[in-house]
Amino acid sequence: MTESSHDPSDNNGGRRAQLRERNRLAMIEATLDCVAELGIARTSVSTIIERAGLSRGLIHFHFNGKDGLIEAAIAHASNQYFDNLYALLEETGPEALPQETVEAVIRSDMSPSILNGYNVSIWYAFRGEARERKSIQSFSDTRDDRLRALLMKAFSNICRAEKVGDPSQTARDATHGTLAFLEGMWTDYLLHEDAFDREQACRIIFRFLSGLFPNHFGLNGALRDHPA
Amino acid sequence: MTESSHDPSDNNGGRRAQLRERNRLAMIEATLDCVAELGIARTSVSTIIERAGLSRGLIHFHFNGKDGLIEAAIAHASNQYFDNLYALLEETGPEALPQETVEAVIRSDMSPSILNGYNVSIWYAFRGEARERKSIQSFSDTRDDRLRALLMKAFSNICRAEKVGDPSQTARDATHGTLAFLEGMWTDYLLHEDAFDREQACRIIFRFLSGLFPNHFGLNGALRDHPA
DNA sequence: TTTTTAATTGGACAATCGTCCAAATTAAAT
DNA sequence: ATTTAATTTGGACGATTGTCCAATTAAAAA
Repeated sequence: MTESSHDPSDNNGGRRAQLRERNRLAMIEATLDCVAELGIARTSVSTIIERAGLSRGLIHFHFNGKDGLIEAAIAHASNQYFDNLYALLEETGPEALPQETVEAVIRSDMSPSILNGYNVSIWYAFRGEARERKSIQSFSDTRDDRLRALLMKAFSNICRAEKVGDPSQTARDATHGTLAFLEGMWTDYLLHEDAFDREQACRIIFRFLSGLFPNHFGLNGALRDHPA
Repeated sequence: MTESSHDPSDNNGGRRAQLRERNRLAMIEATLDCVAELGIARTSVSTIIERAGLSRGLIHFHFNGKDGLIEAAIAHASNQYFDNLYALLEETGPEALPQETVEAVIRSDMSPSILNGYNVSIWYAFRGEARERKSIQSFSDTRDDRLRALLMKAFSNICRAEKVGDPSQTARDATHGTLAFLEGMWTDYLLHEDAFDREQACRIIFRFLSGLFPNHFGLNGALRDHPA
């Protein structure tokens, strides 16, 4: 029994595993495409495998049925969202001030590579079904929780520097408000994609933050003169 | 030809028309119940008529099929939303200051009779499908437009009284920001119904508005000492 | 090359979907 | 009481749904 496992996750460099993973991904992406284009209600196994150009039975083999595939698709979309977000965040450098981190989060979440018709369609389609399906809700929550932790940490640092009464309460309000704003802007984009103005959206959020932390935020984003 | 029209919308007091309307409404409400409970994807003609306790064919007779029924259900939900909202707004009286109107809009939109699990489920379910169905989107837009007009008028008055640069731009930002906040709070409610705090939600929005119009808004809502 | 095993195919299958209509029911008109 | 017309019923219908599996293909091991 030197080298004879039955777990296909061995041999990960093998041609076999490569093809397997390629098809797996193709089906997930086909699912997301269908959801974005047709909505969840009109997305069927038939439409998915037709777009993927693969065979009906594969969805059972890889995902144990349609529900499993949809769950995998949500996980994929959720991970992609954060991969994109963190990639943009890293442009601010590792030694960024907390207010710069906040600005980066806001500008990233409003940037075309994250806030676009495809992502908005997918996200709202899944949210619409989230209430009934625990598996969907958990990924919706994950996105929310990670973003919240990121902001909470930054605002806590800001509160420590700025003179505010009840710092932990203020940090929570700032986090809650920023998240609500970002969510609301996504909805605004969903309803008025053509008229949406990314700059205006950012400016409005900074207006809120400059009211809370006048030493750390101006109308155009983070202020640098005040140390963390 | 004194009194023999074929339009059933005559005879509106007749027993016939009463029963007809009763069943029509029962089917619409059954549809909304199903959507709230099961989501759109799992809401079928069968589940609807079973809940309504009526017969399969009626949905074709009254609404020309499932799509027509769903459209009527959205219209009904949209109207109910505004009926509730306006009912709450009227409590402020007809001679309210603009900042009081804004406060009333915010508090109403966050009140249990409007922001609750049933309404949130329905609204997000329909929004999730809105992108693909024009008939759905139009009602989503309607709600948005009417709310926007209401706020825009109030903020324009406030801008006239308060000293701000570029009043029309500021009024638009305030309207846009308030709407985004309200939308975001609905999403927050959707994702964290148990932890949601209505008072906190209102306070955060007022914080935003007091930053914009310090003479008209405080952390607890509208200020009265400044005339319209 | 031959054997083994993993991956993929494509259709059969029962269940459910939404549509539609002929028949039954019931209120209103005669 | 009888006729007319509006409303409701409940099932037939073909289309489509998601699941599943026996057969096929192709990579890896022997």
